[in-house]
Amino acid sequence: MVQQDLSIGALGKLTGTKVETIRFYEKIGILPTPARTAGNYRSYGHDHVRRLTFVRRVRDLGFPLETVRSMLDLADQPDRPCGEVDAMVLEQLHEVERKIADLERLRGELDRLAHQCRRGGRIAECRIIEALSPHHEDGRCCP
Amino acid sequence: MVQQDLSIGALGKLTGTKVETIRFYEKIGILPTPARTAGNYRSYGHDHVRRLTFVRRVRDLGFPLETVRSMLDLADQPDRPCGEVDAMVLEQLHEVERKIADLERLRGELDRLAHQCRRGGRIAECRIIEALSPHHEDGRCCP
DNA sequence: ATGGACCCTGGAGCAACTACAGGGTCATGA
DNA sequence: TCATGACCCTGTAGTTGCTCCAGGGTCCAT
Repeated sequence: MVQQDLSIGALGKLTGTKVETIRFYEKIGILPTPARTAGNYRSYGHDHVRRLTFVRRVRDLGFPLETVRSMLDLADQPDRPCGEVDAMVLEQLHEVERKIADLERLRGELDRLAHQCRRGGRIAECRIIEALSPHHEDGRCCP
Repeated sequence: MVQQDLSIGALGKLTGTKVETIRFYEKIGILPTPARTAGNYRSYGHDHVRRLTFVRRVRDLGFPLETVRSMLDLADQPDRPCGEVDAMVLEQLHEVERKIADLERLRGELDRLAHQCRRGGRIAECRIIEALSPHHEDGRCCP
């Protein structure tokens, strides 16, 4: 059941990551250097799959690699007393909450936009584009 | 009432855009080259304000510049159906909703982690990586 | 043993800005 | 009048986070 001895290509397929990206993550220390085969091929195990999946998700959520790094640090140092890590967790928590608020605002706007397109309408009457134009905020103004 | 003869700095202030970004947009053809003053300063008018405002809005909604470009193209061809724009918005909306769901899972885990610390626990039980692991999508699975 | 799919390293290129460096312009006020 | 400082100009380089070669090695099936 557990995946072992994956090639870099297999790991990429499993996690939806390009091979170059995996090597890049290794270079900057986001992924640990894997074992190598006799022919010098990288060889990955289940932990790599988990870690890389996590990294990709967090990146996908719009966090910078620096944040990914701090989150991984939390996971990597299970013996550290909590006091040291507490601030870090709270900071990440606040960041996540900020992000949720941002995205919810965004969703509201996109949702509103999505209901503006009358079926069969043309660009000329496209209220999406209208809605994104400035005169809808600061009152009418038609030269 | 209509703004005319704005300097690049004034345009930037009006639209919340950095001066360098405006010049960058000009270079890559997102904004048309403006008129120049005798002293070779860029001089913008109302159309530029509208266009740049539109660009910034769309970018703020998370669309790439390529999408901005197609939207601008579409806006210039008023006879085409507006279903294309609608599809772009819907797609973006779904992506945003997916991200919100992921973020809420992550927040749950960070929240749990924070409380665990409060009680004098250790990071040992940190499941931050699991919170975004693949098995959370396809049902439970406990090794 | 050879063709093709895959892997290796190292370096360049891309998106979307952002930040200088080195210099010109313009308004204000002493 | 001229000097000071805020603003503008071009051009280039740096940033983040990948992505794509070039030139070569490995592996495996036919």
